[in-house]
Amino acid sequence: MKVKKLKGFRDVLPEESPAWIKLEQVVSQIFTRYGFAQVRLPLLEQSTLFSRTIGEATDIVEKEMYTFVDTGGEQITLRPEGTASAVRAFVENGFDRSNPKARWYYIGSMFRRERPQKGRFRQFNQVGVECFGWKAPGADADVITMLWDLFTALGLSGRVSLEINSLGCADDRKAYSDKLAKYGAERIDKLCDNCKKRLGKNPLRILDCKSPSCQEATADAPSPVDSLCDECTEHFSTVRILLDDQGVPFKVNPRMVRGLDYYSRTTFELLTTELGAQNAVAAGGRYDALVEQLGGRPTPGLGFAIGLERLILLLGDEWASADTPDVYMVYTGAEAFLMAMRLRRLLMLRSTTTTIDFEQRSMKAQFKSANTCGAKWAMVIGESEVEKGEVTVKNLAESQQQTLSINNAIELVSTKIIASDEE
RNA sequence: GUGGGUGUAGCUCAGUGGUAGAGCACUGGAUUGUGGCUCCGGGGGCCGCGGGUUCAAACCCCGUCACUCACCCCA
Repeated sequence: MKVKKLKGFRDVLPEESPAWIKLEQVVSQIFTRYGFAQVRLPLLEQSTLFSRTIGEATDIVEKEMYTFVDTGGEQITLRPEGTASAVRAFVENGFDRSNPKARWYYIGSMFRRERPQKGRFRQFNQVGVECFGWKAPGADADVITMLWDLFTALGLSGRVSLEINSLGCADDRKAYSDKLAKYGAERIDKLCDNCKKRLGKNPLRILDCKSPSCQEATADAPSPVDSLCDECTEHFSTVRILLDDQGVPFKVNPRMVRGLDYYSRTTFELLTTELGAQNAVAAGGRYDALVEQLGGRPTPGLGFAIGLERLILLLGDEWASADTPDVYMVYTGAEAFLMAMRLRRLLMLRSTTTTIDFEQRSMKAQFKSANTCGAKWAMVIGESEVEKGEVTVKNLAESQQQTLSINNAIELVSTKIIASDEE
């Protein structure tokens, strides 16, 4: 039996990796401008970190976590999301006491044992942002604007839509949740089986059920926005004013609820219609109680996560292409091979990318490979070049060649390459 | 966890009971040192796996596994 990769896990091969590298560059460039610094956090954590923060009753905790007992007898979990770890690190390293205003971002793998489908994998990568220490609505607007700027920089602003909502503070959320549970109970015969269960555990979720009968039954359900206290109403209103002022287009969706328990006040999602059922590319919100919940001094916070596999799908194959070598070394004979290897090294020390075949193949075959790998130049070393200590330089696109001294050849190729890089 | 679709060469796929195919890719050659176009050759497959029906199965039947899309969930 051949060993195969696990279900829902992926190999990112050389064809695809340039897109990942480019994406990470764009992300870190934009986030750095906004003052966010990168953190790198563990993939494994104590299981209780996630069950306490994400919510015992969520699908993630109930059935999707990779949890096991390690040989030391400790129950540990492969992180299913990033915020819990970030908040844990924030508290554990004393930021809540010494430096409670912090802007963090991270890039890394998360793990959830779901049935894979388009845009959904068991190991998937997220870019996450956490902004600690600001209660004011300016932080909400700033984080959302940064997310929008990233998608604009990637050329995707026309293909995603931003939806925002406010769930209110803990009291509002509780009050609204009770109101909705009562509302749902009055129409329980019209709800799907799943939503009947939700009424008891997490009534908010009946709002975003896709079942047509539930959609109909909850069409005139009370809106969370109408249940906000004065302070939360003011907060949400200011977020919208600031986003308008920054020219960030958004739509208020009062039915949008998030799956994780820790969200309060502002929540938002970046949606697309291009990825089938997986329509959320990025999502986030405020979590003002989470730091305290994990034993830190009360510190407000908010953040979001972007699904990178979904982002790469949106960007498409053409967005980033593999680097092709500048120079292909062509040679015949043992001495020419030595010369080709030495010349190749000199070129590479001058920042030229080169490639060479180590089998003694015919020149024809070597030129064929040079062509298919997309090399711009060929350096040809045969018997006559070895004799004279020269090298033939061929421009493959223009099909023109000249024989030069080694120094002149290096000079020619490296200046032309620098010139073409600057175009 | 539940449904639908698909499993044949590295890739995309044809092949409806009678000796496994095409295109692309790879590789060698077309007067012995030059690529892209063309032509000729070559390597490659327990036809996902197991069972059954049949003189005979890639093809029909049963089971199983994998992939995929959708439900669900979410990034």
